[in-house]
Amino acid sequence: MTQLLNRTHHKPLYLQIYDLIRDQINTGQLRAGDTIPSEREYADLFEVSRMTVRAAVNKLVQDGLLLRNQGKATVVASTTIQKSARGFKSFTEDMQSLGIVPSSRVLKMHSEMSSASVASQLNLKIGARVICLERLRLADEEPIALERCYLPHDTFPELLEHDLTQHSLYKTLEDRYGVRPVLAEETIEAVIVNQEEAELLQIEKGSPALLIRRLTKDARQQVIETVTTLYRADRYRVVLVRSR
Amino acid sequence: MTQLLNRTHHKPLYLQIYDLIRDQINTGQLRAGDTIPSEREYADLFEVSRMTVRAAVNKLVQDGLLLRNQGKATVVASTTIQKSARGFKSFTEDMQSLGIVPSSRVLKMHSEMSSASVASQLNLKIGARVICLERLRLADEEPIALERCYLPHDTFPELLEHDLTQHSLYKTLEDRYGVRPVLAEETIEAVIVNQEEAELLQIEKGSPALLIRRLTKDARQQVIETVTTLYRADRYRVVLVRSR
DNA sequence: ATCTTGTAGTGGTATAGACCAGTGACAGAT
DNA sequence: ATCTGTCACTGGTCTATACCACTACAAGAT
Repeated sequence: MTQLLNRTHHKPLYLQIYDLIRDQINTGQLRAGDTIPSEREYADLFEVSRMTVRAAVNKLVQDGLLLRNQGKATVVASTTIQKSARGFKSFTEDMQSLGIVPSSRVLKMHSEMSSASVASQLNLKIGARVICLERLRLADEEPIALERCYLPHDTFPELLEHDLTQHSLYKTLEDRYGVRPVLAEETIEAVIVNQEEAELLQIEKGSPALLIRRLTKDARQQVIETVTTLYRADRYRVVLVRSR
Repeated sequence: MTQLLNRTHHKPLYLQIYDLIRDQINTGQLRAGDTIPSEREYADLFEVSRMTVRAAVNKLVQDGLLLRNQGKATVVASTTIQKSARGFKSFTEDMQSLGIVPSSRVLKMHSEMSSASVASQLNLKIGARVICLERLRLADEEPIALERCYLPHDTFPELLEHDLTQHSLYKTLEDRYGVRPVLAEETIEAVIVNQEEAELLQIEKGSPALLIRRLTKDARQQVIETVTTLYRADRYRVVLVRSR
């Protein structure tokens, strides 16, 4: 049971502990309502200081996976809270987590000169090359959203050559370019679809839709992409948990 | 400049530091983009350990008020990010934080027998007494949302006697009953308004609107209220920051 | 039986130090 | 003029320890 943690590894100890506990929750070894070992027990077990354990537990509490109770043990939060725990997902991940099979039909995919608005969002000069990717998103083979995404061309030079029909864009960015989206700023609006959008989404013109604009950044606060997605209101809604 | 902190006080030092920095941001002494003093400088200034300063800064980063950059200084986040910092607000707080004057017109306010769906959301038996509060929300004197809220009658017995036209419901709950909402589960949908809703909101029938359902809980996970709000799409949108 | 009071357990706060990992600027080498 | 390495500075991680605040429970007092 010793050597649960890898001390030579570059990965911080508290993150290794975080992953271990998180996995135990995800695999069902720890269930909603269960009390987890005390911080001092974990410290002895992993042979780290209690503060290190606390860092890991803090993160799990932030994620909504654990609930602290002063004087009493820390317990695993209920699953309804977990599901919608903060954090954002790519379309692919989002659908998969709901047990739905995602797919895409690429409508447009090319490199172009950035407009003023796209340039300002991506922190580029007006006219700089950007990759434009327009996809119809399907959930279980049926249209659910229309998505237009812009990325800086210089950052992802050969992206146009990859198959984005089946593969997640985020996964491609991470695997090929080592870029990981960690922060997203979103605005959510309600709109009415026009004729063209209605045809693509296979709904009536004038139907309601959710328009979500997202600006995604990496750990260095560099903008990775700007995305506008139009979701069919009858098939999609946003779920969030907010605390204060 | 000494004795910035009160060490005899019951309030934790890191929270006192958190409040100080937060106030400096709110009052404009620290502006978006400004770099704040380094953690070691703060530690010297306040005569506390660096870890204590870090606890305060961590909380501010979580709130979305500060951005960390390893190797570089920590900076004050842009106001667009701050606004949407995690955490939810009551309608009143929400409008005030945007510099808009909120008001309400109470449409209905009475006690009734709970329906099956309301009862299940509030964790009550079907038919238990609930307070129903329906209000037209105004922003700068113009309609912006239609809100229907249910609360368990037994928990807030005399609530109906308070003036909720001018006062925040959340503030009343906290002041009168010591109940503080800390967690909210929300779902956001896009819909089309019907004739009746259109008239109240002073928009055209068939216009888009955001339908937000919220379940609010206190620190003990007890459900406080369930709210359904219909926002005019032309005057309201949701802004969020999500990280993973 | 019921009430008090330890007491041992939990998480919460705080210390003082250490070393690692990025960043940027400046001095010296080319 | 340009590259390159050093260095001082930032935040990131970690230790070992201490005491406080709250909770639960059991032993003793009533």
